[in-house]
Amino acid sequence: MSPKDITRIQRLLMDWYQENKRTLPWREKVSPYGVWVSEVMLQQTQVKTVIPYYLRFMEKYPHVEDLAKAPLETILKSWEGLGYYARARNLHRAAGIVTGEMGGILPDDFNTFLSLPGVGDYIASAVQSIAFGRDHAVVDGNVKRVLSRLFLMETPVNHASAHNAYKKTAETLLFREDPGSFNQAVMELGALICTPKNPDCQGCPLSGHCLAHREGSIDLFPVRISRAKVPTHHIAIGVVRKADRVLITRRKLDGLLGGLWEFPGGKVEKGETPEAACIREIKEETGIDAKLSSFITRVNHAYTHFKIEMDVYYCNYTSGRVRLKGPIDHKWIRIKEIDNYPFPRANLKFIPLLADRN
DNA sequence: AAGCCGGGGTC
DNA sequence: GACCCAGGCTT
Repeated sequence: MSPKDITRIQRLLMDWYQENKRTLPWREKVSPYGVWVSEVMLQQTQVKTVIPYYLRFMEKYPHVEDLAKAPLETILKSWEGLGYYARARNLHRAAGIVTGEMGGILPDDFNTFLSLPGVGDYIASAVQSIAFGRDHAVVDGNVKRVLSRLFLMETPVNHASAHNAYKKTAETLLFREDPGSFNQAVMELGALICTPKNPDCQGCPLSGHCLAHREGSIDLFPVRISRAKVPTHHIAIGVVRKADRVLITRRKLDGLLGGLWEFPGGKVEKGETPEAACIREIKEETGIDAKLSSFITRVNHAYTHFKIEMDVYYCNYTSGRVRLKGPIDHKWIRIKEIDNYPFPRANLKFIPLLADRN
Protein backbone atom coordinates (compact mmCIF):
# COMPACT_ATOMS: atom_id res chain seq x y z
CA MET A 1 0.00 0.00 0.00
CA SER A 2 1.73 3.14 -1.22
CA PRO A 3 1.61 6.43 0.71
CA LYS A 4 -0.35 7.88 -2.20
CA ASP A 5 -3.00 5.15 -1.90
CA ILE A 6 -3.26 5.71 1.83
CA THR A 7 -3.80 9.43 1.32
CA ARG A 8 -6.50 8.81 -1.31
CA ILE A 9 -8.35 6.33 0.89
CA GLN A 10 -8.19 8.71 3.86
CA ARG A 11 -9.56 11.60 1.79
CA LEU A 12 -12.35 9.55 0.22
CA LEU A 13 -13.41 8.17 3.59
CA MET A 14 -13.30 11.51 5.42
CA ASP A 15 -15.35 13.20 2.69
CA TRP A 16 -17.89 10.39 2.69
CA TYR A 17 -18.16 10.53 6.49
CA GLN A 18 -18.78 14.27 6.60
CA GLU A 19 -21.65 13.82 4.14
CA ASN A 20 -23.17 10.62 5.48
CA LYS A 21 -22.58 10.33 9.21
CA ARG A 22 -25.58 9.67 11.37
CA THR A 23 -26.79 12.10 13.99
CA LEU A 24 -26.18 10.26 17.24
CA PRO A 25 -26.64 11.51 20.82
CA TRP A 26 -22.98 11.11 21.75
CA ARG A 27 -21.98 13.13 18.69
CA GLU A 28 -24.10 16.13 19.68
CA LYS A 29 -22.05 17.72 22.44
CA VAL A 30 -18.84 15.72 22.58
CA SER A 31 -17.61 15.27 26.14
CA PRO A 32 -14.97 12.76 27.22
CA TYR A 33 -17.35 11.27 29.80
CA GLY A 34 -20.18 10.96 27.25
CA VAL A 35 -17.91 9.35 24.69
CA TRP A 36 -16.68 6.92 27.31
CA VAL A 37 -20.18 5.92 28.42
CA SER A 38 -21.30 5.49 24.82
CA GLU A 39 -18.32 3.32 23.92
CA VAL A 40 -18.89 1.05 26.91
CA MET A 41 -22.55 0.63 25.98
CA LEU A 42 -21.67 0.04 22.34
CA GLN A 43 -19.49 -2.98 23.11
CA GLN A 44 -21.03 -5.90 21.23
CA THR A 45 -24.24 -3.90 21.15
CA GLN A 46 -25.87 -2.20 18.19
CA VAL A 47 -26.33 1.56 17.95
CA LYS A 48 -30.11 1.31 17.78
CA THR A 49 -30.22 -0.66 21.01
CA VAL A 50 -27.89 1.72 22.83
CA ILE A 51 -29.53 5.08 22.05
CA PRO A 52 -32.41 4.98 24.58
CA TYR A 53 -30.15 3.53 27.28
CA TYR A 54 -27.56 6.25 26.64
CA LEU A 55 -30.10 9.08 26.84
CA ARG A 56 -31.59 7.80 30.10
CA PHE A 57 -28.13 7.13 31.55
CA MET A 58 -26.75 10.60 30.80
CA GLU A 59 -29.91 12.16 32.19
CA LYS A 60 -29.53 10.20 35.43
CA TYR A 61 -25.73 10.42 35.70
CA PRO A 62 -24.71 13.61 33.83
CA HIS A 63 -21.16 13.69 35.25
CA VAL A 64 -18.66 11.08 36.31
CA GLU A 65 -19.16 12.09 39.95
CA ASP A 66 -22.87 11.21 39.69
CA LEU A 67 -21.92 7.76 38.52
CA ALA A 68 -19.27 7.31 41.20
CA LYS A 69 -21.62 8.12 44.05
CA ALA A 70 -24.61 6.10 42.80
CA PRO A 71 -25.18 2.65 44.34
CA LEU A 72 -24.22 -0.24 42.06
CA GLU A 73 -27.75 -1.61 42.26
CA THR A 74 -29.15 1.62 40.85
CA ILE A 75 -26.68 1.51 37.99
CA LEU A 76 -27.56 -2.12 37.30
CA LYS A 77 -31.21 -1.08 37.12
CA SER A 78 -30.25 1.50 34.50
CA TRP A 79 -28.35 -1.25 32.67
CA GLU A 80 -31.18 -3.81 32.93
CA GLY A 81 -31.73 -5.52 29.58
CA LEU A 82 -28.55 -4.21 27.98
CA GLY A 83 -26.54 -7.31 28.84
CA TYR A 84 -22.88 -7.87 29.69
CA TYR A 85 -23.47 -6.53 33.20
CA ALA A 86 -19.75 -6.58 34.05
CA ARG A 87 -19.59 -3.46 31.89
CA ALA A 88 -21.77 -1.61 34.41
CA ARG A 89 -19.78 -2.91 37.38
CA ASN A 90 -16.47 -1.91 35.77
CA LEU A 91 -17.79 1.49 34.72
CA HIS A 92 -18.90 2.12 38.29
CA ARG A 93 -15.50 1.12 39.66
CA ALA A 94 -13.70 3.21 37.06
CA ALA A 95 -15.86 6.24 37.84
CA GLY A 96 -14.83 5.88 41.47
CA ILE A 97 -11.16 5.86 40.49
CA VAL A 98 -11.56 8.89 38.23
CA THR A 99 -13.40 10.78 40.95
CA GLY A 100 -11.24 9.68 43.84
CA GLU A 101 -7.75 9.57 42.32
CA MET A 102 -7.88 11.73 39.20
CA GLY A 103 -9.70 14.79 40.43
CA GLY A 104 -12.82 13.93 38.46
CA ILE A 105 -11.02 14.51 35.15
CA LEU A 106 -10.76 11.75 32.55
CA PRO A 107 -7.07 11.23 31.75
CA ASP A 108 -6.03 12.39 28.27
CA ASP A 109 -3.20 9.88 28.35
CA PHE A 110 -3.71 6.56 26.58
CA ASN A 111 -2.01 4.27 29.09
CA THR A 112 -3.53 5.93 32.14
CA PHE A 113 -7.00 5.60 30.64
CA LEU A 114 -6.24 2.03 29.59
CA SER A 115 -5.52 1.15 33.22
CA LEU A 116 -9.15 1.76 34.24
CA PRO A 117 -11.33 -1.33 34.73
CA GLY A 118 -13.40 -2.19 31.67
CA VAL A 119 -11.16 -0.12 29.40
CA GLY A 120 -9.28 -2.17 26.82
CA ASP A 121 -7.46 -1.26 23.64
CA TYR A 122 -10.64 -0.41 21.75
CA ILE A 123 -12.22 1.92 24.31
CA ALA A 124 -8.90 3.57 25.16
CA SER A 125 -8.27 4.23 21.46
CA ALA A 126 -11.82 5.42 20.83
CA VAL A 127 -12.02 7.82 23.78
CA GLN A 128 -8.48 9.15 23.33
CA SER A 129 -8.97 9.78 19.61
CA ILE A 130 -12.55 11.10 19.66
CA ALA A 131 -12.40 13.14 22.87
CA PHE A 132 -8.74 14.23 22.87
CA GLY A 133 -7.61 13.95 19.24
CA ARG A 134 -4.85 11.49 20.05
CA ASP A 135 -3.69 9.26 17.21
CA HIS A 136 -4.72 5.76 18.16
CA ALA A 137 -6.55 3.54 15.67
CA VAL A 138 -9.63 1.63 16.83
CA VAL A 139 -10.17 -2.02 15.95
CA ASP A 140 -13.72 -3.28 16.33
CA GLY A 141 -15.89 -5.65 14.32
CA ASN A 142 -16.60 -2.99 11.69
CA VAL A 143 -12.94 -2.10 11.24
CA LYS A 144 -11.89 -5.71 10.88
CA ARG A 145 -14.58 -6.36 8.27
CA VAL A 146 -13.71 -3.25 6.23
CA LEU A 147 -9.95 -3.88 6.34
CA SER A 148 -10.27 -7.58 5.55
CA ARG A 149 -12.18 -6.73 2.37
CA LEU A 150 -10.14 -3.68 1.42
CA PHE A 151 -6.80 -5.50 1.65
CA LEU A 152 -7.82 -9.19 1.35
CA MET A 153 -6.66 -9.88 4.91
CA GLU A 154 -7.23 -13.55 5.67
CA THR A 155 -6.64 -13.52 9.43
CA PRO A 156 -9.91 -14.87 10.88
CA VAL A 157 -11.62 -11.94 12.58
CA ASN A 158 -12.80 -14.06 15.52
CA HIS A 159 -9.41 -15.60 16.26
CA ALA A 160 -7.23 -14.43 19.15
CA SER A 161 -4.53 -13.26 16.74
CA ALA A 162 -6.92 -11.00 14.83
CA HIS A 163 -6.55 -7.91 16.98
CA ASN A 164 -2.81 -7.44 16.44
CA ALA A 165 -3.03 -8.11 12.72
CA TYR A 166 -5.82 -5.60 12.11
CA LYS A 167 -4.42 -3.10 14.60
CA LYS A 168 -1.23 -2.82 12.52
CA THR A 169 -3.16 -2.17 9.33
CA ALA A 170 -5.48 0.28 11.06
CA GLU A 171 -2.53 2.24 12.47
CA THR A 172 -0.99 2.41 9.00
CA LEU A 173 -4.21 3.73 7.51
CA LEU A 174 -5.06 6.15 10.34
CA PHE A 175 -5.58 9.79 9.29
CA ARG A 176 -3.49 11.48 11.96
CA GLU A 177 -4.78 15.00 11.37
CA ASP A 178 -8.19 13.95 12.68
CA PRO A 179 -7.95 10.46 14.17
CA GLY A 180 -11.28 10.69 16.01
CA SER A 181 -13.29 11.41 12.89
CA PHE A 182 -11.32 8.91 10.85
CA ASN A 183 -11.90 6.13 13.37
CA GLN A 184 -15.60 6.88 13.38
CA ALA A 185 -15.60 7.05 9.59
CA VAL A 186 -14.27 3.50 9.23
CA MET A 187 -16.82 2.22 11.73
CA GLU A 188 -19.62 4.18 10.09
CA LEU A 189 -18.69 2.70 6.71
CA GLY A 190 -18.82 -0.77 8.23
CA ALA A 191 -22.21 -0.09 9.81
CA LEU A 192 -23.88 1.57 6.81
CA ILE A 193 -22.13 0.36 3.63
CA CYS A 194 -19.64 -2.46 4.21
CA THR A 195 -22.18 -4.58 6.10
CA PRO A 196 -21.79 -8.30 6.91
CA LYS A 197 -24.48 -9.27 4.38
CA ASN A 198 -25.34 -7.57 1.11
CA PRO A 199 -22.79 -4.75 1.32
CA ASP A 200 -23.62 -1.70 -0.79
CA CYS A 201 -20.49 -1.67 -2.94
CA GLN A 202 -22.15 0.68 -5.45
CA GLY A 203 -22.50 3.31 -2.74
CA CYS A 204 -19.04 2.70 -1.27
CA PRO A 205 -16.49 5.51 -1.57
CA LEU A 206 -13.66 2.96 -1.38
CA SER A 207 -14.88 0.47 -4.00
CA GLY A 208 -12.19 1.65 -6.41
CA HIS A 209 -9.52 0.70 -3.86
CA CYS A 210 -11.15 -2.47 -2.51
CA LEU A 211 -9.27 -5.63 -3.48
CA ALA A 212 -12.14 -7.97 -2.58
CA HIS A 213 -14.55 -5.91 -4.69
CA ARG A 214 -12.09 -5.91 -7.59
CA GLU A 215 -11.82 -9.71 -7.63
CA GLY A 216 -15.50 -10.27 -6.81
CA SER A 217 -14.85 -12.03 -3.51
CA ILE A 218 -16.62 -9.71 -1.10
CA ASP A 219 -18.75 -12.60 0.18
CA LEU A 220 -15.61 -14.54 1.20
CA PHE A 221 -14.50 -11.82 3.61
CA PRO A 222 -14.04 -11.49 6.48
CA VAL A 223 -12.80 -15.03 7.15
CA ARG A 224 -14.38 -16.43 10.28
CA ILE A 225 -13.87 -19.58 12.33
CA SER A 226 -17.16 -21.41 12.80
CA ARG A 227 -18.32 -21.85 16.36
CA ALA A 228 -19.58 -24.99 18.03
CA LYS A 229 -23.32 -25.27 18.57
CA VAL A 230 -24.57 -24.27 21.99
CA PRO A 231 -26.40 -26.73 24.28
CA THR A 232 -29.93 -26.27 25.61
CA HIS A 233 -30.61 -26.53 29.35
CA HIS A 234 -33.98 -27.24 30.88
CA ILE A 235 -34.65 -24.95 33.85
CA ALA A 236 -37.46 -24.84 36.41
CA ILE A 237 -38.05 -21.85 38.68
CA GLY A 238 -40.66 -20.91 41.26
CA VAL A 239 -42.51 -17.77 42.22
CA VAL A 240 -42.89 -18.66 45.88
CA ARG A 241 -45.83 -16.87 47.52
CA LYS A 242 -46.25 -16.16 51.23
CA ALA A 243 -49.30 -14.04 51.99
CA ASP A 244 -49.09 -11.05 49.61
CA ARG A 245 -45.34 -11.40 48.97
CA VAL A 246 -43.03 -13.41 46.74
CA LEU A 247 -39.42 -14.50 47.24
CA ILE A 248 -36.63 -13.11 45.08
CA THR A 249 -32.91 -13.85 45.38
CA ARG A 250 -29.83 -11.97 44.26
CA ARG A 251 -27.06 -13.58 42.18
CA LYS A 252 -23.44 -13.32 43.25
CA LEU A 253 -21.66 -10.25 41.91
CA ASP A 254 -19.33 -12.03 39.51
CA GLY A 255 -20.14 -14.34 36.64
CA LEU A 256 -23.30 -14.67 34.60
CA LEU A 257 -25.87 -11.94 35.29
CA GLY A 258 -23.82 -10.88 38.31
CA GLY A 259 -25.68 -8.80 40.89
CA LEU A 260 -29.09 -9.17 39.30
CA TRP A 261 -32.21 -10.44 41.09
CA GLU A 262 -34.17 -13.49 40.01
CA PHE A 263 -36.62 -16.14 41.17
CA PRO A 264 -35.08 -19.26 42.72
CA GLY A 265 -34.75 -22.39 40.59
CA GLY A 266 -32.27 -24.30 38.51
CA LYS A 267 -31.49 -27.14 36.16
CA VAL A 268 -33.85 -30.05 35.70
CA GLU A 269 -31.76 -33.19 36.20
CA LYS A 270 -31.96 -36.20 33.90
CA GLY A 271 -35.02 -38.28 34.73
CA GLU A 272 -36.46 -35.53 36.92
CA THR A 273 -39.74 -33.71 36.32
CA PRO A 274 -39.57 -29.91 36.13
CA GLU A 275 -42.04 -29.72 39.01
CA ALA A 276 -39.73 -31.78 41.24
CA ALA A 277 -36.71 -29.79 40.11
CA CYS A 278 -38.46 -26.54 40.98
CA ILE A 279 -39.16 -27.62 44.57
CA ARG A 280 -35.72 -29.20 44.97
CA GLU A 281 -33.87 -26.11 43.69
CA ILE A 282 -35.88 -23.78 45.91
CA LYS A 283 -34.94 -25.93 48.89
CA GLU A 284 -31.26 -26.12 47.91
CA GLU A 285 -30.84 -22.41 47.19
CA THR A 286 -32.99 -20.89 49.93
CA GLY A 287 -33.51 -23.63 52.51
CA ILE A 288 -37.28 -23.24 52.54
CA ASP A 289 -39.95 -25.80 51.74
CA ALA A 290 -42.60 -24.92 49.19
CA LYS A 291 -45.29 -26.81 47.39
CA LEU A 292 -46.24 -26.44 43.77
CA SER A 293 -49.33 -24.42 43.02
CA SER A 294 -49.69 -23.93 39.25
CA PHE A 295 -47.82 -23.66 35.98
CA ILE A 296 -47.36 -20.10 34.73
CA THR A 297 -45.51 -20.30 31.42
CA ARG A 298 -42.48 -21.56 29.55
CA VAL A 299 -39.78 -19.08 28.56
CA ASN A 300 -37.21 -19.74 25.85
CA HIS A 301 -34.08 -17.65 26.01
CA ALA A 302 -30.66 -17.69 24.30
CA TYR A 303 -27.38 -16.76 25.94
CA THR A 304 -23.99 -16.67 24.23
CA HIS A 305 -22.91 -20.18 25.19
CA PHE A 306 -26.20 -22.01 25.81
CA LYS A 307 -29.95 -21.78 25.55
CA ILE A 308 -32.57 -22.37 28.20
CA GLU A 309 -36.12 -23.67 28.22
CA MET A 310 -37.43 -22.34 31.51
CA ASP A 311 -40.66 -23.55 33.13
CA VAL A 312 -42.10 -21.08 35.62
CA TYR A 313 -44.41 -22.16 38.47
CA TYR A 314 -46.36 -20.55 41.24
CA CYS A 315 -45.47 -22.18 44.55
CA ASN A 316 -46.72 -21.64 48.07
CA TYR A 317 -44.42 -21.32 51.05
CA THR A 318 -44.97 -24.11 53.54
CA SER A 319 -42.16 -24.08 56.13
CA GLY A 320 -38.59 -23.31 57.05
CA ARG A 321 -36.57 -20.14 57.28
CA VAL A 322 -34.37 -18.77 54.52
CA ARG A 323 -30.77 -19.98 54.58
CA LEU A 324 -29.08 -19.03 51.34
CA LYS A 325 -26.74 -21.31 49.45
CA GLY A 326 -25.56 -19.62 46.26
CA PRO A 327 -27.51 -16.35 46.24
CA ILE A 328 -26.01 -13.46 48.24
CA ASP A 329 -29.30 -11.88 49.33
CA HIS A 330 -33.06 -12.45 49.35
CA LYS A 331 -36.23 -10.44 49.83
CA TRP A 332 -39.93 -11.07 50.22
CA ILE A 333 -41.47 -8.39 48.04
CA ARG A 334 -44.86 -7.33 46.75
CA ILE A 335 -45.22 -7.73 43.02
CA LYS A 336 -45.94 -4.02 42.69
CA GLU A 337 -42.42 -3.34 44.04
CA ILE A 338 -40.72 -5.56 41.49
CA ASP A 339 -39.77 -2.76 39.10
CA ASN A 340 -37.28 -1.49 41.69
CA TYR A 341 -35.03 -4.51 41.16
CA PRO A 342 -32.85 -5.33 38.13
CA PHE A 343 -33.80 -8.69 36.58
CA PRO A 344 -32.35 -10.71 33.67
CA ARG A 345 -34.29 -10.52 30.43
CA ALA A 346 -35.42 -14.15 30.80
CA ASN A 347 -37.29 -13.12 33.98
CA LEU A 348 -38.72 -9.97 32.44
CA LYS A 349 -40.40 -12.20 29.86
CA PHE A 350 -42.84 -13.60 32.44
CA ILE A 351 -42.94 -10.93 35.17
CA PRO A 352 -45.77 -9.04 33.41
CA LEU A 353 -47.90 -12.17 33.81
CA LEU A 354 -47.61 -11.90 37.59
CA ALA A 355 -49.03 -8.42 37.92
CA ASP A 356 -52.59 -9.56 37.18
CA ARG A 357 -52.64 -11.73 40.26
CA ASN A 358 -51.99 -8.89 42.69
C1' DA B 1 -4.84 -18.94 23.41
C1' DA B 2 -9.31 -20.01 24.62
C1' DG B 3 -13.45 -19.45 27.25
C1' DC B 4 -16.84 -16.54 29.47
C1' DC B 5 -20.07 -12.81 29.35
C1' DG B 6 -26.50 -10.78 27.19
C1' DG B 7 -29.53 -9.36 24.33
C1' DG B 8 -31.34 -7.97 20.08
C1' DG B 9 -31.17 -6.74 14.93
C1' DT B 10 -31.03 -8.87 10.66
C1' DC B 11 -31.06 -11.92 7.02
C1' DG C 1 -32.21 -20.74 13.00
C1' DA C 2 -27.35 -18.53 12.32
C1' DC C 3 -24.68 -14.60 12.30
C1' DC C 4 -22.99 -10.54 14.29
C1' DC C 5 -22.80 -6.29 16.89
C1' DA C 6 -18.19 0.77 18.36
C1' DG C 7 -14.86 -5.90 23.36
C1' DG C 8 -12.79 -6.89 27.97
C1' DC C 9 -11.60 -10.02 31.60
C1' DT C 10 -10.21 -14.44 33.43
C1' DT C 11 -7.78 -18.60 33.35
